[in-house]
Amino acid sequence: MRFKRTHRCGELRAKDVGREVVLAGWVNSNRDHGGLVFIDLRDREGITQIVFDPKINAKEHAEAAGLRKEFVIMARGTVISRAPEVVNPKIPTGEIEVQVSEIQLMNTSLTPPFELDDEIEVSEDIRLRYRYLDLRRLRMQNNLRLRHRVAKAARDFLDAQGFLEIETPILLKSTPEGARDYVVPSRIYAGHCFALPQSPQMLKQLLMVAGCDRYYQIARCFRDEDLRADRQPEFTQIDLEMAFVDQDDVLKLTENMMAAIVKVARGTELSLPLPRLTHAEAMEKYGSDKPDLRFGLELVNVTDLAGQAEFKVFAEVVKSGGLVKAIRVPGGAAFSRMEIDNLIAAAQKLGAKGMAWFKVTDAGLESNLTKYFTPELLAQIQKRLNGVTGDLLIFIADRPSVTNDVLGRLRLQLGEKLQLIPKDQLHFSWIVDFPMFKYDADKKRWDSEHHPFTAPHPDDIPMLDSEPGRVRSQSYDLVLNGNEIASGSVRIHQSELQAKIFKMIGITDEEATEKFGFLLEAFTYGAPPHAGIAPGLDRLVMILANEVTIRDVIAFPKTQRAQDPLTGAPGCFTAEQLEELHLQVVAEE
RNA sequence: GGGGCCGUAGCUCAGUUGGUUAGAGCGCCUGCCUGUCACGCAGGAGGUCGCGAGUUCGAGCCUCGUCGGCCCCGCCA
Repeated sequence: MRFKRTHRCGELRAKDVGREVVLAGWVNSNRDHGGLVFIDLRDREGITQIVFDPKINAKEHAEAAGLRKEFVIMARGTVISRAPEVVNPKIPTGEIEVQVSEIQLMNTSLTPPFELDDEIEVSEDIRLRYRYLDLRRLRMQNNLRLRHRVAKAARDFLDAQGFLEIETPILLKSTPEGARDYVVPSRIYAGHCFALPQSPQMLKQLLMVAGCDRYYQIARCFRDEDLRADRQPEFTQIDLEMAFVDQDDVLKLTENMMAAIVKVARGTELSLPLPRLTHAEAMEKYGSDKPDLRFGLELVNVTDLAGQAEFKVFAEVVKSGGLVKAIRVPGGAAFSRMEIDNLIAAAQKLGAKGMAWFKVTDAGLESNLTKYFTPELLAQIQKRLNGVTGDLLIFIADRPSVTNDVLGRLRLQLGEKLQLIPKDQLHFSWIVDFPMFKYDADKKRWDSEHHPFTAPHPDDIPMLDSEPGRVRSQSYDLVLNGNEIASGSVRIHQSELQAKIFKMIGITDEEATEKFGFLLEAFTYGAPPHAGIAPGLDRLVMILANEVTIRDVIAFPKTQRAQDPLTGAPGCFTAEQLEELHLQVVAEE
């Protein structure tokens, strides 16, 4: 290289006028006026206009005319101020430009398959196939930078709190339960495989037994399950674990870390402590264990009133132990018949049999169902829901789980439809006191709601045998704008209790010994009480970046079918590779 | 495994009831242009309408299948 870069393209200002500088970057655009040639030179830090004047340097001017988009050049020149009428207020460097005396073409470029400097949305498969071009775009550069700053804020915070960053293996042993594993066959041991970690859960618990006291890791996790906008086969957690703490300590620490992250990402202060809801409260008011609290539209239980109506649907649901809940939709009385029908169709698609509704008018509640209700009952329902003229009241009656789920999802759809969601707001909240177990109807046994190392709530231990469904666990989720962005728990640190929990969820002694005997054994050598949490970095950054998919905050993500269009992964193995790994491919039907 | 939306020029899209030669904007190429910054002006090139069958005198448009992308359900301790 003939030149040494002296400045970045976002750096020069009016105070630099007169300096001799060298810039390097990509040609963002070339405006050839026949006489003057203007090139916007772009690098990671911004754009600087460089200008070629034939009167000053005819040779460089002629060469500049041939520079195409995405050519890579270095340019030496002098910073000059622009006349007031040609200042570009849209860019930070707009008061100056660089009068070029010499350029060097470092590389040419084909015309990119899509425009990089445009706001046009480009289809995602093309972006992913040329991800190295996609990432040149300002939006993606900003996302990568934000991700870096969030990760650094987490590291700085945890370091200051006495945490050690410790790496754990990627090649692990498969454990039962949980998600499907990504698997790496062993060459040395025929028929044996490593599993990639779904999370470093057991390893961080071993680190607690090892006396590390406070551990964290920006940990890659792998789960071979179907993808979503917020789910990739490999994703990243800010995984942490602490010894000699209780749930409250973990919550407080995590809140402070989130405050540090928000400060760095948004420059705003997060008001602490964050609100806490019990799982039961969240289900009752929002029908979800990850409620979006940026808007109201709370669910209201009207089972007792519904049970008094002549309306068969309600009566039968109530009689069979079901749940009738309602949402007051402000202004919803203005919905057209078709809009209401669409709501009903949405409810049915979500699993409800139907949806009842009333419009609130000056004369009281109106709908085709009022004949089944006494005027007093209608008045009580309106009062319970605080219905005022112009509202629409919608009702779902079903098994409790269906009622909550459907109405919770309708709530989100209505929040969106009525534009009740302040998009730039960050609303964090804790969900605590999750149930310890969920009943698996297929396997006819209890299963862990969180994971099998989660400690039960001390008050509920006596109910473990008698009423497992009522046992709460010491687990907690952090929810941000309706997304689960962290999940954790106080762990069991006594092997007797751990063994009991395993037994309850159908893991036999043999299995327990075979699959994680090492952990149980470790607990017999002085395991300290410990607890932890693992915020999902991708989701957190996604929300902070106002993106709707984590793919936009991951440099090289996979498509929904878990492929990488850029590298072509996953690929076939050669016969030699397969043989070495003791593998045979069974042809698909 | 299931439901939905989409696939037309390099990109983003339009394309009427099935009817002659499939269009626009941007990009690209050529020429002109000394203050542009979404430069401008003139001209030009560029199409396996995802793919394969079928219906039809005739298919970008209808039917079936298939491939791919996205969203969702299941799944994700």
